[in-house]
Amino acid sequence: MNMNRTFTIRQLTKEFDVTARTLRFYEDEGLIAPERRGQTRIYGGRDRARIILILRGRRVGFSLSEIREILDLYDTHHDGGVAQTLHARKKFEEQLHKLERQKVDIEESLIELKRAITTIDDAVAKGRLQSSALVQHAAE
Amino acid sequence: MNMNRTFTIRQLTKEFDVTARTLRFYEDEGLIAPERRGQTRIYGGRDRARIILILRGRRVGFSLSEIREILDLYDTHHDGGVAQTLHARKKFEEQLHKLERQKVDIEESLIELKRAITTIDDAVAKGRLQSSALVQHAAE
DNA sequence: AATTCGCTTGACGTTGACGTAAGCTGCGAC
DNA sequence: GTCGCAGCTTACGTCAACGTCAAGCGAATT
Repeated sequence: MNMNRTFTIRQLTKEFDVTARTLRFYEDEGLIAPERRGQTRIYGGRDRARIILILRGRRVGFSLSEIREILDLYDTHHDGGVAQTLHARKKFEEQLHKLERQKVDIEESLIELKRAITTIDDAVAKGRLQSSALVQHAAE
Repeated sequence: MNMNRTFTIRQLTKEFDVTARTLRFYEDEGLIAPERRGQTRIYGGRDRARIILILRGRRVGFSLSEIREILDLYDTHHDGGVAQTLHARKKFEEQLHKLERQKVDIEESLIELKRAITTIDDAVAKGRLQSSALVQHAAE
């Protein structure tokens, strides 16, 4: 697509709901590397793609150093040597297993939460809660 | 089951691979409340169950205050009043949605990781990597 | 020309989740 | 008795991930 579009820092902060401070921090940490027009940062499609990965990584609980590792892997397993590539493969698998573990955790949590909710709903259905209370709650 | 079994702090640190400091910290934060025999903490089945929830919450990226909230909900929707119970239901649903979003994130990440790995494997299959390198890697 | 606006670079502050070190208390083994 | 654990408390230290000023620059508006 339009991989050579560019973005200002403000556009990206609004699109992804992060502060400018955060994006500059990620740059300091070497996670992204926008170009400059004079002094102003000018983000490319590649930067944007990396930000998406960073934020998703954050949401699933990865630390920034873990995220940096993954981003580096995407970079180096193309242009790196043989050893680099095989090392990357190993690291990718590690991340894979970690995420699968997390997926199990989440599914267990989901089951428990659903059970808790139906427990409450059953109590409601059995009339242990007056309708007046329900109405009051619905109107909040 | 044997819900009235008791545990020492050491047993739990080994079972769950956390430090004693961590368990005491969780107690300070009001997440668990072991009894005392003299000065020594003596954990019950309820505490153990809570620790399991705490650690799972941690792994899926919840903060301790979020975890505390959930634990409190499990407590209060039983013995609390009507308003408490309905409030609990709402909170449970919020957690539910958050986790479902996370599950989507994880599944997307899994797809990308698998794609990255097969990309590497394809390169290997096409002979771009010498077998000597493969052997060397396998022997590490 | 002066103000405003958006962006910039330091540099120090903050919060969460513990780590760590010091010093105390039983308590079973020797 | 005393040695060595295991556990306890108190309190300061640390690290990550930003937040929050402070002070300045460049272009555009008034």
